[in-house]
Parts: sequence; C-alpha cells; structure tokens
Amino acid sequence: MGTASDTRQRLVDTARNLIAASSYHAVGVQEICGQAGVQKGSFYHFFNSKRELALAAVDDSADYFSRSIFEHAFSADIAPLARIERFFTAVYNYHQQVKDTTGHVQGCPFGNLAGELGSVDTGMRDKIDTLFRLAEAAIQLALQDAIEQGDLPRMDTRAAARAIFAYAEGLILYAKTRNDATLIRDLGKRAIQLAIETD
Amino acid sequence: MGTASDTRQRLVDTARNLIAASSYHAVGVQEICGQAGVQKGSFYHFFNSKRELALAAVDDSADYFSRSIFEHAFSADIAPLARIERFFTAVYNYHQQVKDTTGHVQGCPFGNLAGELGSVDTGMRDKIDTLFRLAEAAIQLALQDAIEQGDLPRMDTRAAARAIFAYAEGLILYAKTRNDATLIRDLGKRAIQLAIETD
DNA sequence: ACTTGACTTGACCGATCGGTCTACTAGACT
DNA sequence: AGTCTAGTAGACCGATCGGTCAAGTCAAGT
Repeated sequence: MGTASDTRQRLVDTARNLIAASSYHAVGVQEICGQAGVQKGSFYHFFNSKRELALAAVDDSADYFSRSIFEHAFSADIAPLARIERFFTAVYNYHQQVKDTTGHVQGCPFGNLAGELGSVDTGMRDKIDTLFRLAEAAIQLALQDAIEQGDLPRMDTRAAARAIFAYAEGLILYAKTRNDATLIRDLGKRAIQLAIETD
Repeated sequence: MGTASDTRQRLVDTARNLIAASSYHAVGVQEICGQAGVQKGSFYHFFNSKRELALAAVDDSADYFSRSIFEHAFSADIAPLARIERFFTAVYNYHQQVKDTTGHVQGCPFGNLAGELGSVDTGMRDKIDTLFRLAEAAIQLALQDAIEQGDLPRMDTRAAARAIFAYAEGLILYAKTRNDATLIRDLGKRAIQLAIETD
C-alpha cells in the first residue's frame, strides 16, 4: 500500500519553513494548511495537534542537517581537525544561503525552538537536547581522533566538544541578531581554541 | 506632577517575567494585565501595542542586567582578565538562581527574543543588537587592559570580544536545552582561550 | 469653584486561534 | 459487486487574540 499522497510531508516541509522563518507560536495551523494546500481535516488526520507536527518537523530538520552538514563535515576520511573547520564553514554556508534567499539570517531552527519553548515544553526541549548531544558526540570523536594522531594534546574531549558546540550555537544566534552570517565563518576559526584546557 | 501610579512599571515587570518564562507570542495582553492587576484600557493608555510594551520590557531588562551584572563584573578596579571570569560566574549565578526559583533555566531574555523575533521584527532585532554591542564593548575594554598590563599578547580585541560574547550566549542557550546552569560556570572558564589568534 | 488632563474601568470589536465533526471520495481487497 | 479504509473536504466550535472606545474618577493648577 504505502502512503499514496505526499500530504503529510508537505505539511512537515511547510511547518519547517514557516517556523524557521518566524517562530512556533507565530505560525498558525491555518497558515500551515493554506501554504501546504491542505485542508484542516487532513491536517488532523495526520497529526493530533500542532505540537505534534512541530515535533515531526524537528525530526525532519534533524534528518536534513544530519545528511547535509554532519555526514559531510564529520566523514572519517577527513583529517580530524579539518572536520571541525568544515563543520563551521558548512554552518556558515547554510546560513548565508538562507540569508541570500530570505534576506534574513534565520538562526538555528533547533536553537530558536529551544529558546522559545524550552521552559514550557519539556518534551520539545528533550528532543532538541538529544539532537545537540549527537552533534556533540561527532565533535568529540573528531577531537579524540586528533589526539590519537598527535594533532592535539590529551584533554577532556567531552567538555571540549560541548564548548565547541555551544560556541557554534552562540555564533549562529549572534549572526542572527547582526543579520550577518559571515560572523560564523570568521569567528568560527577560533573554535578549536576552546579545546585547550584552562585550570 | 510626575507619575503618580506604578501601573506602567507593573506592566513592564510582569511582561519581563512572563515573556522570559515562555515567549513573546505565547504571552497575551490579557494575561499580562491580569497578573499585573491592570485593566485593558490602562494598558493601552501607557502603550500603543503589545510590541511597544515588549520593547520597553527589553529596555528595562537591559538596565537590570547592566546594573546587576555588568557594572559588577566589569568594574575598572578589577584585574582585566578577572573581569571576564567574573562575568561568566555572574551569568552562571543569575541563571542558577532563576532555575532554583522556577525550575527552569530560562535562557538569555535577549537571546530568546532575538531567536523568536529577529527575522520578523527588525526593530526588536536592532535593539538587541545594540545591547549585545554594549556587552561586546565591555569585554573588548577588558581585553585591551589585559594587553596593556601584559596579561595577553597583542591581538584583534574586537574580534576576540565578539567571540567571547557569542560563546557566552551559546553557553546560556546550551544550558537551557540541558536545563543545567552549571555548564555556564564550568565551560565558561574556557572563554579566554577564544582570545588567542588563529591564522 | 472650575477646568484640565492623566489615569482607570470594563464592555465591546472583528479576527484568528487550535481543534472537532460529519460527509464524501477513491483506490485496494475479498 | 461489495466492503473497507486511508485520505479529503470544509463547515463549525468555544476561546482567545490584539486592540478600541465611551464613560468615568481624581488630583493638581488656576
């Protein structure tokens, strides 16, 4: 049988775009349906609530970024430290392209949602937390490989990976408030400095 | 004459709290009025719109943080590098205290708003941008003083200050998604590493 | 005593919110 | 041919949204 129609996916895609362009609460079910060319009844056939669609949209976004950024940047055949550099430039490229298209640096879709809903919807927060941990793990692996290859001194790779990822999120938010994606590219070069221990 | 009543300030305070606890769009004028003990009509006597109140609330929050964190951390009689350390611990203290009170790390009120509204309300975005630049300037001054005192090598202090502030925002958002403020304290120690040039 | 104007009150507005419900269509299975 | 079910359609719901408005209170200025 399989799913005959692409209605569900159209809803997810539209929600992804609209929420990224503004915010969860600013986008209505009506607007999503309208832009997706779907009727209210169909919406609630596929999703029990707006929140459920948002959760699905986050999953979908996670898949997208995993494929388009993470698999590309953190491929094992790249030198470990170069992976982290690639990650930041890939993030820059993405946000620059969004700005070219929409006129605005929209920021990290996950970070934005975490900021908006994190204190109110713990389910959403936990989901984003899980995604962030995956990113953190990829960075940590790169750091471990770098140490093994003698490119970095021994260190607490978990803390360093956390610092680097938090820095990435901070740069993205900073780029959004400046509406200038190049900050990610320029300042991202300093990320590896965060791996140095300070006691 | 002066302002006889504290109605306006009650509205601002309430808006500050409610928006920080959830988000701009999630809080209604009705809710703000109810919690502040103010009638709809009075609200629109002091503010032309909900947005205008939010802008006033941001200004008010900026004053608060300027007094409670910035003046404390960036006082000129403290050793330059110690100022940056103090800044991060002050930020940690604040978010830990919010968590103790509310159960949630609420994140940076400015960063949250920038994430929610930055692509939609450029006036709000510019206001937050201005605030961020002030913070950046305080950090930059500390770095310059540190260089003069020989605590740091010569460097591009503006870029370094931007990196450090973005890192702070990133840590706060990260702490919110983990609901764990201690990340700010622990990882904040690495901030000064971002001042090191990478070419 | 009277005016002025800041401030308060609360009913009211159209629009939109998230969500429900019933009726219908169309393709697959028996 | 008949049944079943996933999906579509769109009217409808109460609640709430941001915002308006006319009527009033009250203290200061003259």
